[in-house]
Formats: sequence, structure tokens, C-alpha cells
Amino acid sequence: MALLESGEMYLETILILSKKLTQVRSIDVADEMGYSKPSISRAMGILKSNGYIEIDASGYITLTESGRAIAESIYDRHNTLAKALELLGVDPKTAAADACKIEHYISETSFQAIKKKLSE
Amino acid sequence: MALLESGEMYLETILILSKKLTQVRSIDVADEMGYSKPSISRAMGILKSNGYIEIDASGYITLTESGRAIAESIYDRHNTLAKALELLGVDPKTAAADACKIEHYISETSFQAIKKKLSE
DNA sequence: CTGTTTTGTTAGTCACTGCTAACTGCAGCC
DNA sequence: GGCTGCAGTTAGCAGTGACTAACAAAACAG
Repeated sequence: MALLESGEMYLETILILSKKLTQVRSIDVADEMGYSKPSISRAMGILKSNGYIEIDASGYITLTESGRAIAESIYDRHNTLAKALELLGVDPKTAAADACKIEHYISETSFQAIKKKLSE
Repeated sequence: MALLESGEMYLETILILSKKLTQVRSIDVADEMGYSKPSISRAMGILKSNGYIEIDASGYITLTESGRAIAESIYDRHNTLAKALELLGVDPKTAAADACKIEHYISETSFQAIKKKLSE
């Protein structure tokens, strides 16, 4: 089952939080994303049943190999797109917000073209 | 009431069709977008009740001033974004598909930055 | 030990946006 | 007149993804 936008956002957020915190729980994801606890609870259940994350007995969340691959991919897109917009003169806050949306919709082809342009 | 992605797409499609056809009906929009007639029928009802389009007794659709402004804006975004991606080496088909998505999500700030870059 | 806070889940709701099935209304053809 | 086909509407369904209310369980404070 392919992940939709929301799933990608949850995985990316877990990745970002795991860089900032020693452990990531559902409530941390809820706070970071601004969603209610039940929304996170259900989303974590779906991600877990699809093998993207694991949740231990204490509620600590870790990305599986496949989940991490997706999260890293989205995170890479986010950073690249945000950087590209900033180079065009867009303020960092707006650039980040836009990157957050675009990262889910842009094709790999277009993304690589932007990434290549940035590396020149 | 702010329009969501789907509403913007309907308005943009009506604008494009009005450039190609002398008159635009619901069925033309359905064919162009690949949606079923009921989906178009409901969408047109919503756009009409929000004052974005008018439908005469024969079923011909015209954009109101506010509807046209939105449609033109999205169409402009579409063309600009597609052109930008093509300049980066993305094939026209992929560029158009990506532009079709991004046009709904990118901020005015970022869009103007891209447009400015293109005009250099 | 007891009461509160924190964390998480369960159950049910709602909006958005697509769909099919089945209907109406009309126009054209034999 | 009656059949056929096209355009459009009505009614109801489905998937995604958010929400609140209410509950359960564990951790913590006094």
C-alpha cells in the first residue's frame, strides 16, 4: 500500500524528531504537527501495520528500514526545495512552508532537475 | 469561503475550455477532466453558489469576474511553473503534470520569486 | 495510598471529493 | 407518436484524514 501525503508527513516528522529527541512518542508527534492525539494514534497504527515504524512496549517509536527510506527521501526533498526557494529570495519561513507542500507532489524527475541545478 | 484545490482546477479548466470552445457546458468539463457527470454537476453547483460561475438556461457556463480572476491566476501559475521546470530540463509532460499540482500549493511569495527569476 | 496529570486508545462524527445507479428532460429520427 | 441518445440532476456510497468525547492505564505528587 502506497503512502499518501499524510503518511509521508508523519514519517518525516518522526525522522526530524528523532534527530532532536532521544526518544519519540506519539505525543511528541502530535505536538510537532499540531494534530490531536487520536489522529496520531490512528496514523501510527496504520504506519505500524504497514511496516514503516515500530512501537515498543513503552510507546517509543522507531522507523523501520523502509519507513526511514521514505522519511529520508521526503526530508531530502524538503531541504532541497526550501533551499532552492531561498536562493530565489524567498524568506526561510515561507520557503519551508511551501517546500512542505510541494515535497509530496513533485515528481522524481523534476526534483532531480532542481537538485542538479542547485549543485551547479 | 476559500477555494480548495478541486475548485481551482474546475475554474482553470473552464477558462482553458473557453479559449478553445465558443461555449462551455458541464459535459465539456467532464470530458476534459476525466470526471463523471455527477461530480461536475455538483462542483458547478458549488462554484455557482459561491459566485464564481454563472450557468444560463441552456447550460452554458461563464466565469464571473471573481471566478475568472482565480482561474487566470492559477493558469498563470501553471504556465510559469511548467516553463520553469522545462528550463531545468524536465520533459514538457512531466513539467505540466507537476505544475498542475504545485500551482495549488505554492505561496504567492514563492511564485513571484520564480516568475522574477524566469524574466531575467 | 490517593488524587491528578500525562499518554494513548476507542468510538463516533464531519468535510472533501471522487464514484455508480437511476432518474428527468429534451432533441432528433423513423 | 414513440424510440433513442445526450445532458444534467438526485441519491447514496467510499476513501482519506482531520476532529471531539470519553475512557483506560501508568506515572507522579502530596
